[in-house]
Amino acid sequence: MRSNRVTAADIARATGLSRATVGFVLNNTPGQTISEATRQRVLRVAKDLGYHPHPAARTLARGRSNIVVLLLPDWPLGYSLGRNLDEASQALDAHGLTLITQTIRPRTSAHPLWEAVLPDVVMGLLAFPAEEVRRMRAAGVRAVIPDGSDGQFRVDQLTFTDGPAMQVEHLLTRGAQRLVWAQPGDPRLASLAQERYATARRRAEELGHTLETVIVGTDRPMTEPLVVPRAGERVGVAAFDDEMAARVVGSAVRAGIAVPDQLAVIGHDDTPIAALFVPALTTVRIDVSGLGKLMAALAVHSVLGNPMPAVGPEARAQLIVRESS
Amino acid sequence: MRSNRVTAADIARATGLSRATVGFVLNNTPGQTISEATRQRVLRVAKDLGYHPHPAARTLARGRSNIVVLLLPDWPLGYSLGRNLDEASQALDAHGLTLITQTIRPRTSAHPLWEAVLPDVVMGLLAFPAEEVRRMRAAGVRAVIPDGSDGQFRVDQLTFTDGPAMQVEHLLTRGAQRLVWAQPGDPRLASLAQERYATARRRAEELGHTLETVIVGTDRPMTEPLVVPRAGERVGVAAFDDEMAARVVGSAVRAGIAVPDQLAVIGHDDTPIAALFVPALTTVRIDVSGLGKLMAALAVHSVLGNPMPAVGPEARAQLIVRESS
DNA sequence: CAGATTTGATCCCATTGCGGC
DNA sequence: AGCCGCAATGGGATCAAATCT
Repeated sequence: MRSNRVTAADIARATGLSRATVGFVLNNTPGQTISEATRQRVLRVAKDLGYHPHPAARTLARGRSNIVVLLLPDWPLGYSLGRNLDEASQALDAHGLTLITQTIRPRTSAHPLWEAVLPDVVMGLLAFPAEEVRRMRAAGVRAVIPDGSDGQFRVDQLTFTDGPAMQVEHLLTRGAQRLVWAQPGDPRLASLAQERYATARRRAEELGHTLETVIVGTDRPMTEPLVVPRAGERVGVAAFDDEMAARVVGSAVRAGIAVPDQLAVIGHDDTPIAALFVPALTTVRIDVSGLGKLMAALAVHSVLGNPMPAVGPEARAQLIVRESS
Repeated sequence: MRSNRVTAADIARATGLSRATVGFVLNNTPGQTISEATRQRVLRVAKDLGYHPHPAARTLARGRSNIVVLLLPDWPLGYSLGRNLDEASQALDAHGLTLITQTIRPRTSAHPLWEAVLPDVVMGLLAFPAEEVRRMRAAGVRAVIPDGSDGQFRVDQLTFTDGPAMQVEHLLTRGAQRLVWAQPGDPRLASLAQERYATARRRAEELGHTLETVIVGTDRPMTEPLVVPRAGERVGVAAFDDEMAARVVGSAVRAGIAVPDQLAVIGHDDTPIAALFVPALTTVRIDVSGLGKLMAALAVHSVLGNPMPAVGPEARAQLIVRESS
């Protein structure tokens, strides 16, 4: 049962020093004065022995795991977010924190991750249900972001709401007489889709238009057009994302409907498919440069109590006009 | 600094029992007989107090973290793999193990995850470099799968090699006179692409053909055809993946090249884009049913010493013929 | 004297307050 | 003042042994 793991005690033994001194050197403990000779000796022996501090022991002693868990929804996450995660991971690492991401799928994860690793912070892109926040806290998680408290930062609001309004504006600029929203049938996307739809609809109504809805199922054959313009009518379709847009455009092209003259379509997310498609899809790119850094800063702030830097994600929706509108 | 965390000692105090007894009840320790009354009392109090065992303390005491880390390459991972991960996660959970996945991106991750959480097992889809295996072991990771030892299971071999051979065979069946391989320019995909290419080339040569290569850059404008058939010639393109296929097909269509008559293209992975594209892309679907269960079984085996069940991933490449070939 | 119950004592390993030389 | 050691702490797992029927 005895493991062959090298512990700080082994180093103490090998150097003839106490565990405490070894600890001070290894942690660069402030407020301690260690002679350079001793310091070097400890570091040398630690290296020779191949010492690795035991994370669990450290966590226990410090009362902090230095782990940050980021819970991601089961969405098709764009390229931009991927880069932001890298950014966040790097920024956290610089403070000795480790980022662990987990994708939350509907009926998966019997045992929540935060009970298995006890992170200092659990972050998410959407607000957590109050009940879940309570459970995390009860399990010992110190900070939950966002935690639903008043005035709290909500990533989703910054990130995902400008786009649909831009879609609607763009379609009207292009002379659309009828507006249709292409909604995904996938229930996993329901909540996000609702938010986007609401934004699009609000903007449409502000501009004196109504917004019809068509549900785009995944199983439906592509041979049948999803949206059919009446004779001489210009229809504009705002799609939940590029895949929905591709389905609308694809089915229209096959049915001989002229895109974009009869049917103008705009997608969302600027996924690779948008640029590749024939005709290339007009879309909205959400650029959240700085989101990763902001998330990292929030986490560092709540763990180490660092002052919150005035970073902010510059979430901006950008119109990418191509051939489908 | 006193934390308000509820510990087993609190339960002992509240029930008037010893920490040991409390521990036996909470862990269902085998070989211990606890009176039903005591057991109920402990469980009741634990619940009332909102007791949550401290994972780090548990890990320290047991010498095992019950965490399994799965390192994923930065590939576009298919739908199938996503489901397999769920499957693996569930299966591990049933044994009290927690799965943490991390995507390894080139120059990310300054501090390796396995040093921050000290998993019992680190798994990967590809063989790890020997040096890395050594480092993991040195950090205290008990098992690495695959670890490069002789006869070891290698997921990648099972998963990713049949497809390219099928692509080549299919194109020849379709009457291709010249064979071209569409290679991604993205360096992240280089190693995987090399493997696929080698397989395709081998098969082509076995069948008495040569395999040219065209590199598909992401930045290249879609207005210029990537592959141009000579007059009266039938060219077959085997693409690394569906995105490459889409680029080849898209640029050809815009240039007025007839697909599939002059240029037949087949992709790989059966990503959503393949079905959506106009013309719909012929592709290869890799189905690895059971992979998740196998990974879980391997991990459970190496952590708990359970006998290895005779599960195996039934990795099979399946041809999905659509319009592009 | 069993057998059923329960407990004291140690260990896991790093961190850190207090104190000694 | 400069260097360093003792000992307690964090929370749970577990073995040997005591106590109760």
